[in-house]
Amino acid sequence: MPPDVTRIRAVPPWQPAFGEETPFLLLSSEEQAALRHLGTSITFKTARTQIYAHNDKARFLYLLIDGVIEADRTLPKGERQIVAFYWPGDILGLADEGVYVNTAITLSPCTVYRFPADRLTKFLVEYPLIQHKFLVKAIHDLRNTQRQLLMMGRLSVLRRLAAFLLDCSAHEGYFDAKHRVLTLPMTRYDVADYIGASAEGVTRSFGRLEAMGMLHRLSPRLLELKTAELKAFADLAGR
Amino acid sequence: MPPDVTRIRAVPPWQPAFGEETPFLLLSSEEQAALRHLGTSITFKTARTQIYAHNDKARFLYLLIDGVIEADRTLPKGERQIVAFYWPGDILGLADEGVYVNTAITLSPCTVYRFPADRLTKFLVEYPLIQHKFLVKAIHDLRNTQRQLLMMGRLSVLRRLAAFLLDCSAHEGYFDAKHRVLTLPMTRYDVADYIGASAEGVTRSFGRLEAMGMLHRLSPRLLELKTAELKAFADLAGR
DNA sequence: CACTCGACTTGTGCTAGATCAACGCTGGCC
DNA sequence: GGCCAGCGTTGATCTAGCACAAGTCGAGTG
Repeated sequence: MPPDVTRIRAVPPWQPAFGEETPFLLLSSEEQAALRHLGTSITFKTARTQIYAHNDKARFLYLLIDGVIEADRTLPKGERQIVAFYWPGDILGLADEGVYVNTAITLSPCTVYRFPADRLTKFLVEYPLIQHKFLVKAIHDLRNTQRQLLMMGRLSVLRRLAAFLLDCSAHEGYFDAKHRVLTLPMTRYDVADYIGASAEGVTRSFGRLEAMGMLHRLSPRLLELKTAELKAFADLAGR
Repeated sequence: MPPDVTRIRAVPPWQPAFGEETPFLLLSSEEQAALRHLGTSITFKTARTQIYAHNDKARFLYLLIDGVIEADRTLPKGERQIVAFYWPGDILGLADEGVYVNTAITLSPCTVYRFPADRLTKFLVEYPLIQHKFLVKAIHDLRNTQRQLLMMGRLSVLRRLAAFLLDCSAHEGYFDAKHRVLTLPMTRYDVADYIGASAEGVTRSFGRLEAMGMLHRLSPRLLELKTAELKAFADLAGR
């Protein structure tokens, strides 16, 4: 049975890119079939597998079905910055000027749905409502990245980490809302390269947050979160 | 005579969002007319005029014709982060979940073209090729923001400033390529809030860059740039 | 079961850059 | 023409968080 390619996560329910009304567009069954027909399901069995690299020709667009993926950019001098983590339902592989602008690597075994870019482009022009969803998704990603920028520029490492953990806790399947336990799929180094800190700094910040009673480390990757306290501390005004 | 609303700056010539071929879409004259018909031209006579604010209902989308605009997000505790500067040809006012997510303020007298969001949404669905351009534009903005993120997370203030000046120098009308003279439309504080530094830090960095022979300050806002040297120093691997 | 390698933690300087505090300059305004 | 407010610069101080170094822990492997 093919994975459900109609569940593109963004702002559920779907919102218009501009304007106030909420059409809540849903794909018709023909549209669903057409879209599913366009791509193929692919599985990456191991973590740290590269899906595509910076400057590769962007021949595919990916929809992440299961697993977690990171996308990074690296400077000639070696500095790595993770620009996004992708969770199930996310789209990755958007290109600029025909090439990928970052490198995508799995952080766990992953299943993706892969669309040939040329066929997808044609498809989107034929189905403007679906294209609109892609537009909304892109805008939403843009907003998230701007928010990340705000955090990087103006928040301490401690608050950035708190905000990051809250972001992670928004993803079902990795956060057990009942027991408030978060399963981190990435290493300290990955977190560091995302929030713009050193790995040591991340560890120390975990320690400080724990000392402040805002979380409890069951194991390095298993965290019991006090979400309310973290939220008050990170203080990003309604995210 | 109405301003030219067909000159949406992004990646000229227009590229597909994914895939390799380059259709170089151009608006037909009917499309141009239809688009122009949709909006009205507005002029803001003074700098520091607010165009829209964070959390306002996103009723309009703007195309900047002339002038420079900044978009910022501010945290409850007062930290301001400028997430983008908009130059002539840029689109601003993309919304998420029906509201603006940042505040836009003019930095100089500005002329914009304003589109009612609801009508524009309908229009885009009717003209999928134009919508595609918007999608490409959004993706391009996303990339730029990710690049900014990379700089914030991994570069020194000095290199961030160098990279920022190079970005500014890409905008005709503010950079005299002949004499390599850049006219900065924003204050030290604005630059600081964009590159994630303090205003004093920005001044000091200007001083250091000048001492390194990478630029010459004709006046605080008038800079003679040694672009090649700056590029080598910022070193962002082909941007 | 020992070995290994990567993930994680902890300790110790050290510096980039923030913060605080003046102060000169300039351009709009009465 | 003088006043004032915001911009720009400079100096002194202080600290968050980086770099380096070393040690622990745990899971996969021969």
